Amino acid sequence: MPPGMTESPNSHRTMQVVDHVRALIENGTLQPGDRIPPEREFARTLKISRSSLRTGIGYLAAMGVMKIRHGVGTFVADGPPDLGKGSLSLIGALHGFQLWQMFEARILLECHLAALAAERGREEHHAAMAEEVAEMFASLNSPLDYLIHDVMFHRTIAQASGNPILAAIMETVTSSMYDKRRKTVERATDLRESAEMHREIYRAIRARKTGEASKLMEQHLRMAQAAQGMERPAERKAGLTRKGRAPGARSA
Amino acid sequence: MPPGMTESPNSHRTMQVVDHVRALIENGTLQPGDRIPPEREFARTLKISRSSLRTGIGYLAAMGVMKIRHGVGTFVADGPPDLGKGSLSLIGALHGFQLWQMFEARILLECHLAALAAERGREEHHAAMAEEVAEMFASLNSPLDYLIHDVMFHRTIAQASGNPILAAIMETVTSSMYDKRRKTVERATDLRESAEMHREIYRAIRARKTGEASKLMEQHLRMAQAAQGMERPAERKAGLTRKGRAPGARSA
DNA sequence: GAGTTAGAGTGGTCTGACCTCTTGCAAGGG
DNA sequence: CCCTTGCAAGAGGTCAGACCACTCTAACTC
Repeated sequence: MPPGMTESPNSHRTMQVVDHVRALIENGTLQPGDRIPPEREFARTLKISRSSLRTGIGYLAAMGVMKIRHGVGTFVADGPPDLGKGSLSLIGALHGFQLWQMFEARILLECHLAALAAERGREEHHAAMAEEVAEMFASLNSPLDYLIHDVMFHRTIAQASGNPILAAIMETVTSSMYDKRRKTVERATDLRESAEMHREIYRAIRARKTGEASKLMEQHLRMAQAAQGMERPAERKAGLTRKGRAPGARSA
Repeated sequence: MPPGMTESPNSHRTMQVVDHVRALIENGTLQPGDRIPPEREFARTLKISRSSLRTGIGYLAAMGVMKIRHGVGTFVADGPPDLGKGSLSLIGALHGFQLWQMFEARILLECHLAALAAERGREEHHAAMAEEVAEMFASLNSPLDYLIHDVMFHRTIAQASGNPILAAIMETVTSSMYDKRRKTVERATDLRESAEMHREIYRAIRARKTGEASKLMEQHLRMAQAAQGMERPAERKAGLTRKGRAPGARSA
């Protein structure tokens, strides 16, 4: 109502940058792995200050859309999708997420992922899984190495599922538990048993036995949960409910 | 140097801020809804420049941990957990997520959520669900209002599940489909049928029939998927365009 | 030829000034 | 008395330019 109103340059420079980049990505100009122009140049192009541009880029980097490398340049993320992997632990601390809730989510996701992998996995995935299982058996004396291949095995299953969204979600959940697992695995005494369970899961997936893959995965994860000494207090487990998509998992 | 852990204490002012806030949150000094000190003052406290402080805060805001209100202050997020709700669409565009994949994830999550809600839901949740169902029947002539209560109904189920992690994940997935749904619902002709399905789901949950709740939810979502005219295509193309990247680039 | 170093290019940080928005309060008008 | 109006304090947002830190390359030295 008062004078003012001189000009209306879209406020929120940050969002201006985000929207611009979003447009570049959606119209295909920017693809995973591509480098964006240097900050000074890009800022001049968008007619905003370098610091505002940096705010926007930082925002995108925080979301995992861009990857910044000091002294080299800024790139569009090219690895596996990343949904706030680093943030879940913070969010969790904020809202008081419990470990049993993490496992509940993880079990749901990974069991379904295993079933999907059994249904859709291709040769290359089977080969990658076999490779990781072999590495696990070869790392029985080196817990840290074992854990790495353990993670890779589960990640391969996620890839084999053919659903990158579910894979990204699983990655988010599991990565927030990684620190705890590193400590737990140190004093693990039954890596061989663990490795054999992985091998069985692999075999079920390769044989395209969706129900069995899912069931074995659940068994494996519940054991892992117990190993972390974190059973859910005063509650009996609720088995997974299999839906029509894949043949039933007669788990019980 | 291999991908060791975090970096030195002084490097990366951004992470310095993030870690400081993380500590404040984890030790309970900062709780949801709390306000953090003004930028100028906070920067002085941490002995860094205001711009660096702002970079760090922006990072936290992008992760959904903090909420910034221009002219008012910066607060710790207090609403429902938020895992990159806004970012999934960007990540999706980047990695070419398909709509059927979204639905696959959504169906998995919501069916399990419904089952959990049937198992653990309390009176208050049942009341809230009933309320939303009633509102849906009252909004049959107003698609936009209907959609709002539709979303609220599903959100209530997620709350009733007793697992905030799964609820947050569901929120992330569904929110990225919201825009499309707004357009779809406009020309919807069978809102009454939809409302009745919701009522049935509600009844199953209230009766603690886990299997039926899950089954009805799946039925409901598959119908929604069909309504968006997006059945899974025969096969997706697997053309991957890998270009040269910066030297020394590694992928995980 | 192998190792070292200087430079260019890129992101990271600092400073301090000014702009915009929100809010609360106080002065003025009904 | 109550409501409206307007201002000012305080918060975040933007800007500009200088300088620092890191990487990589290429020319230089031994």
